[in-house]
Order: sequence, then structure tokens, then C-alpha cells
Amino acid sequence: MSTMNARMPAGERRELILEAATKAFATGGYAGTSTDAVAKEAGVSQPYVVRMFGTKLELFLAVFERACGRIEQRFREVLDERPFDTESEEDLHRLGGAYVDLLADRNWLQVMMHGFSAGSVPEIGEAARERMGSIYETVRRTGWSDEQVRDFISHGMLLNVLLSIGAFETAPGALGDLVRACIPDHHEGVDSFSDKHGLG
Amino acid sequence: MSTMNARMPAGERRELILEAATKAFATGGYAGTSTDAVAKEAGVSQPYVVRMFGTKLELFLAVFERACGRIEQRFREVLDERPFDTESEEDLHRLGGAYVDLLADRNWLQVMMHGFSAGSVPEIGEAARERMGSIYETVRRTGWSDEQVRDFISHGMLLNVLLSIGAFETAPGALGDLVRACIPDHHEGVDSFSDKHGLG
DNA sequence: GTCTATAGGGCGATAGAC
DNA sequence: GTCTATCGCCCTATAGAC
Repeated sequence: MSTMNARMPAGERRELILEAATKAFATGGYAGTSTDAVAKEAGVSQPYVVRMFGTKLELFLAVFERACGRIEQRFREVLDERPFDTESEEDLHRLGGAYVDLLADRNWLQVMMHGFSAGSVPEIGEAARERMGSIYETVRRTGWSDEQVRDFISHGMLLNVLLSIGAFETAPGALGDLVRACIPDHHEGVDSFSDKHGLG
Repeated sequence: MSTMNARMPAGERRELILEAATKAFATGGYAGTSTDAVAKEAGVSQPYVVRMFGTKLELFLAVFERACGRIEQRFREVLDERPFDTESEEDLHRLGGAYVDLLADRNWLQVMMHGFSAGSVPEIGEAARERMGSIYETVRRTGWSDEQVRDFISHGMLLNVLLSIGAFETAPGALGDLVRACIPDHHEGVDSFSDKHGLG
């Protein structure tokens, strides 16, 4: 974004590009996003992006791992706050709320989602399986039953889809009911939910 | 696939191309699939594919609508078999089984999934919202509560993701547990599940 | 109804200057 | 460490023959 192109420690620039790439890939996905779009978002030249990460694929993998890592870390933070009571309804909402809060960082969720749907690229598929397995293990630390964990992750996937199709901004008719069944305090348009989560 | 290029009623060839495009898009998604890949799969020339549907976008939309329509139709068939008992565990598995059976036609589910994740293309996003709303309404005809319907659709989304990342073929470690929590009778490799559903 | 040829643009990656 | 220039490929869409 900035017009200056001063030198910078490589590690710092790397973070800057990863952040920009996250934003770009979150919108267009792996195949639908050019390295030039990433470069423009980061305010650097396109060859520099490629040079720094080798290939577009490696860049995407780095972005994907980073996004999944953050999501998982958020879960771990909640788990470490205090012990989980398997039977507690409140503890269920504690972890569920963490996921809903992630909607504010929608880019992470959308990058994760795009990684999952690009699973037919072998390297991405492999990373996706590993990450999904890892997230599953983390959620298991709640002590919940296999069915409870499965349901929790299922809800996450539905939220990802609703986010991806823009259902939090525009949800005509029946779709609005589904959105409200997923996020009770959601109301369309400029409201407390949109404000809180940076949507709309 | 065939080497003959005889004339054919347009409607018939249209179906043939839609079928080929479904297969192609199911793997690569919208951005990741070329019209030439579709053409090769259908055994026709690339310009013919474009000419018949106008643009790649319109072709994808046609494929997406068709796939979602079939999925929804399958639900309707199950709903029309006999009345649903809201409290019946068996009826829950009746509709759930219909979705699991759709894994055999994995292309439909994967096209649907790719439509959902390409929601940032405005026309695709709009179609995706409509279709998701429509499927939600259909599932509602079971008489289930909003929460039950939401859970049902959530599970469908998780199955889509697991399918997309290849978890039914290769599910190392924890991921295997998640797969089994989703499809109780699933076993990795060549087995009754894979045989039955054409996987592996 | 279907093809071949090709225009015209975009994209990933490399070379090399500074 | 970062840029400019550019190569060569692939891709969508059009033109026009049969």
C-alpha cells in the first residue's frame, strides 16, 4: 500500500507479505488469486513475492498453515483459561463463542476454507488433512464425546460456508433463518453483531 | 472422450457437456478449471463449449444449479417416501443416509462445495445463497426444529469438507477418528464402504 | 452443429540491474 | 533486499470455414 520501497529486514517484510497474501487468498482462493494481486496488496513487486516464497503454491501453503495455526491457537487459549466441564452448557458456549469471535478475523477462516476446498492439489490436500486432524485433536481436549466434537466442528464448517457465500451481509428469506439458527444474536445490516464482528 | 464428432441434437450435447463439466469443476473448482479441460473431458472442442454456454461463468452456474438441484431432489424423494416423525431416530437416519449415499455421486457434492467457496464472485455468491436457502427450506419439511435442521446441514458441510480434502481415502491418525465419527461404518482402503460408494 | 485458427490478455517465473 | 523488464505459457473468447 505504501509507496516507499525502502529496505527492510527480510523477516519483517515476510510477515507483511503473508498478511497481504492472507487477505488476497481469503477472497479469491488459491487458483483465483494471482501473485500480482498479493504483491499489489503488500505494496511490493510481483517478482519479489515469488522470489521470497519460491512458488505461488509454497506461498499459499505458508498462508494456510499460518491461518490454521492461529485458529487452533485461539482454541488452545480458551482451553487453557480454566478446566473444561464436559457436561457444562456454558463451557460449550465458551469454545463456540471463540469460533464466532473468529468471524471478526474472517480472513483466517476463509483461507482455511479455501485450503480445504483446494484439496485436489496434492500438497494442499495433504496440509489440509493434517490441519483438520490437528484441530480435531485440540477440540478433543475439552473431554467431549466423539459426537460432541464432531458436532462442534460441523458447526464451524457451516459458519465457514455461510461466511463464504456472504450470508452474514445478505440473507434473503429462509437463509436468514438459518443464519439466526447459527448465531442467535445476529441481525442483518448495521447492528451490534456487524459492528462487533466488522461485517457489513 | 470419443473421437467421433458427428452432429447431435443440441440439447443432447448440452447434457453431455454439463456432465463432463461437472466432473471437471468438481475437481478443480471454478477458477482452477479451464474450459479446455471441460472440452477434453466431453470430447469436443474448447470454442464449442464456450459458444454453447456464452461464458465460463455461465457454464459454471449451470453446473452448480444442476448439482444443487439433484441434491435437493434426492432429499425431496426421501421426504415423499412416507411422512416424517419428528421424534423418530430412524427418520433422522433416513435423511442422513440420503446424504451419505450422495457421496457416491461425489461430483455433485464437490461442485456444490466449490460454488459455496467461490462466493466472492458476485453471480456465484448470489446463486449459492439462493440454493442454500432452498435446501434449508426443503430440510425443514421434516418438521424438525431449527436447531435440528441446522445440525443436519452442518453435518453435510463437514462431509463435503472431508470429501474435498480426501479424508475418505487417506485419514492418518486423529483424522480417521473424525471420519468414523461422521460415517460409523467407514473403514479406510478397499472395503464395503469404499465399494458401496465408489471411493478409494 | 462443430471445427480450426488465432487474437488478445494475464499469469508465474527468471534474469539482471541497482 | 528490491526493482524493472521480459519470456513463454495458458486461457477465454471471437472469427470464420465446413
